[in-house]
Amino acid sequence: MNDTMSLVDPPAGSRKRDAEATRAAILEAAKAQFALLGYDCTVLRDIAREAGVDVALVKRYFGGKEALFLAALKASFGTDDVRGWDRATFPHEVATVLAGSPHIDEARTHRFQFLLRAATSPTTAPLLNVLVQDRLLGPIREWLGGAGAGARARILAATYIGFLVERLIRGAPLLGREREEYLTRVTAIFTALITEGDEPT
Amino acid sequence: MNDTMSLVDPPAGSRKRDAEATRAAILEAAKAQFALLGYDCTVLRDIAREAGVDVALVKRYFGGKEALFLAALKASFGTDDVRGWDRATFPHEVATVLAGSPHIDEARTHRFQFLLRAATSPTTAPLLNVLVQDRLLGPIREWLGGAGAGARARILAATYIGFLVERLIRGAPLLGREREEYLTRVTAIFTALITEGDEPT
DNA sequence: GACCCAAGTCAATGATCGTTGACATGGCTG
DNA sequence: CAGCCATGTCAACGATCATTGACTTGGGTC
Repeated sequence: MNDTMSLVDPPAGSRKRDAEATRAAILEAAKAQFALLGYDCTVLRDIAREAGVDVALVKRYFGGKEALFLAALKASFGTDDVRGWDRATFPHEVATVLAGSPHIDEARTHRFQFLLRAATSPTTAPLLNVLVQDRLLGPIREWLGGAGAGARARILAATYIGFLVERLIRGAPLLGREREEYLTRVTAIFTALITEGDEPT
Repeated sequence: MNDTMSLVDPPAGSRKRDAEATRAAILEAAKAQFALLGYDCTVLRDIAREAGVDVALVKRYFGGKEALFLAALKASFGTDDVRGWDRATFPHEVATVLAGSPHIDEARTHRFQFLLRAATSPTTAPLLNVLVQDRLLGPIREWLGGAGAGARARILAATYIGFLVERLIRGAPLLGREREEYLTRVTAIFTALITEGDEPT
């Protein structure tokens, strides 16, 4: 933001006294930890350590654990990259990632992972309702367009998360014939969701 | 089990000194609590209270929280009601439940709910691998039969759980046109999964 | 009826973690 | 250079919770 700040953060390792930077560092660490472990298993001290700051600063900058979580949640759902998705390649791409690509497509799965963890913690689940509607389901619905976009958006998000859970449970990566069938089926499901309904009844 | 036990449990409210019964009561309460709140948010004292016993008995009968969780997990996935599912009605039935029936179909969703909560807690996720394979994916695979049953079973379980998460997030029940579209689409997905592949490539 | 073991009760311990407020310090203003 | 405020550090508190071991009680056995 401020162009008077020192160029390339100095030696790294130790920030100079920069409120903006530490706040950002905490938020970034929080996003990662909350998405990885969920609200309840995440420890503020770990976030602080990963951000390279003292725990007490979490309170100073965010007020507390729950407020920090909310901030992280909003930050994760802030940039709506949904518009960037490509209709043509989306289904197969997603299927490939879910089938178990060597590297997880962080950028895309991250917000869904966060959502999953947030939804499955009794503490944080109540906070999601509106946010998800506005920042995720809404954009997806627009991206989909056409008849019944609302329901299709729901189903898209739901299935995506379901496959995420399945991948969490699954130990070994899918191989051979099973992988093929998996790819075909999952691709088909997402393709169907992207295309408008055939018989609007 | 034992036909010499007193008929209809006495006045209820207070069990007589019956190891079997208290053990069973603890296990039942544990199944409910763990499925509802997940491992981390579940408090042993609550389980004990709900079971009408002292907390210390949890240790006596199960050894500890983690062991109790494992027992509850196995108990939940013990009876394989999968065989009882009806191919003809299954897709629409499930879709209706997921769309938001007034009463949750406890019997059917319970084990999936348990699975979801277990999978999304970093503490318990590692315990699932084999169990899910043997007690859930296996039976479903057999129930499905045909080509690519393995992959189809995975997808079935995954989507089911995904819809469960979606229902967790969703506040108000689906209504009108959106509900219709939702029902149609979800039914279609499950129907497709039940029917064998069309082009085995 | 006395005895003994299983079943159940109770209080305390120790660890974890969020939160808090007092204190130190760096860097900019005057 | 002196002073002040924002920034950062530290130690401790208080709550929660699983775990533990000593203690009590019931009921079947000899």
